[in-house]
Order: sequence, then structure tokens, then C-alpha cells
Amino acid sequence: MDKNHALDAFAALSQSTRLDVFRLLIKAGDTGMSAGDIGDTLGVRQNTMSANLGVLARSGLIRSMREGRSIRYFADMDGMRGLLAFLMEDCCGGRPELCQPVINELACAC
Amino acid sequence: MDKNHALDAFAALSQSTRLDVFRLLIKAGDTGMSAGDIGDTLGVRQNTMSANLGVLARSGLIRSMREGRSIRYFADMDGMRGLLAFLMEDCCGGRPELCQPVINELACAC
DNA sequence: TCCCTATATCAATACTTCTTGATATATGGA
DNA sequence: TCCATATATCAAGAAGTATTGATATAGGGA
Repeated sequence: MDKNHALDAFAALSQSTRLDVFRLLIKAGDTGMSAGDIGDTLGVRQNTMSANLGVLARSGLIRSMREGRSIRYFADMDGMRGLLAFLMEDCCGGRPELCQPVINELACAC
Repeated sequence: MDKNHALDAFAALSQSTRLDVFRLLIKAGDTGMSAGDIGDTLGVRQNTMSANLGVLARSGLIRSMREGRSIRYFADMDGMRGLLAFLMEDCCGGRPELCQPVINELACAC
């Protein structure tokens, strides 16, 4: 995770619809949701949703998998963890080993 | 932490200088840094830095304390933790008790 | 009080981003 | 092949944001 990547990720999360999408996908967990279902759930038009999903995907916070005619999206926990690690780098007086394990656990692989 | 607060925080972190400032303050830990020192370290003009510090402070990611003529800024770990908690709310199939303790530990009170 | 240092605010310009209607691409079924 | 569904792309107008020069406020020292 480099700085530009982190900036893209934070920009992705700083818009209302995209924040809703990410949190929805966090809740959906490994099941994920199709683009259409996400749009229906949040009441967002098709092309707007597509654009916003594209922004989130390019930022590394979500990933997608084609499934027939639909595309299923998932929260990308590796991306999320990488973002946190970047943000917290060198925290705690340059002793990141104190925080890093905590960050690593935040994978929600629960 | 409500949604608008979270949006403000992510918007704050989605700008290059502000991301630098926050990471610098994460490194600085409890010591913090004065506004002037932050500006000097990052090579940013006085009024630009003041505006950016204001954005970060209003978003709840940093806090400040006047110290004579200077103002010392600190990363606000409670704000950071609240943001993560909001983002990860209802993760892991609606069993947040699995993640919340991890998030709570991420206070970098190390 | 007067001045110096440290930080904040203001107004304007430049820049970026969001949304939308229209349209294109991709997949599956008949 | 032809059509229907699902998603993506494009161009343009609207809205929001960053930076800057100038200026204001706040605190400390003489």
C-alpha cells in the first residue's frame, strides 16, 4: 500500500453512496452482493452505482467476480488491512510491532 | 460516530497534505507537534497548513491544545477507533462482538 | 502599550468530482 | 441469430474543494 493508493481508498470512502456500499459489503461478508442488488438496496441508479463501484474497486477496498450476467462484489479485507497498516505505520513511537498484530487481526476473518 | 462524521473523517484523510499530517501525528504519539513544526516538516505554507489542520480537527481525527503562542496537535485515537468501529459495524455476519475487541485494542495506547 | 511571533480567517480563482441521459458491451436463452 | 438482462462508459453541466495573498486575532515580552 503506497500513499497514492491510500489516498484513493480514503477518497472512495468519503462519498455517501460509496461509504454505504462498503458497509453493506462488510455486513454481507463472504456472501457478497451483486451490483444490481446493491443498487436496489440503496436506491441508487444503475449508472451511478456502476461508477461508484468502479471507484471502490480501483481503490482496492472491494473486489468483484462475474457470475453469469451479474457481477458479485465483496469487501476486500486485505485491502482494508493494508490501508490501516499504512495509516498506523510507525505508530507508538516507532515500535509498530506493538500495533501491527492488532491490525492484522482486524481481517474480520471471524 | 454517525455517518456524516465518518464522511468528514474520510474526506479529511483523502488529501495528500492532511494524510501526511495525520501520519506524522501518529508517529509523534503523545508528544504531538506544534502547527508550525508540522508545516516546516512537510514544507507547507502557513495558511494552507492552518486550513488543513482545521479540516482534520473538525473531523475528529486530531485535537489541539494551546501552549503559549503555539498550538500543539495530537492524533486523536478515540476518533480513529470510533471511525473504524463505524466502518466495521455489523461485520462478520452481524456478530460484531468478534471484531469490536480488536478494534478497541487499536487505540495505540502502547 | 507596542511589537513580535504563532495561528486563523477571508475572498477569489483554479481544480476536481458527482450525477445524469444516452449509449455501449457482455452474457444467457430461445 | 435475435432479444432481454446486467453492467460499464461517455460527455457535459453542476457542485464541491484546495490554494493563495492579504489580513485578522491571540499571546508573550519589553
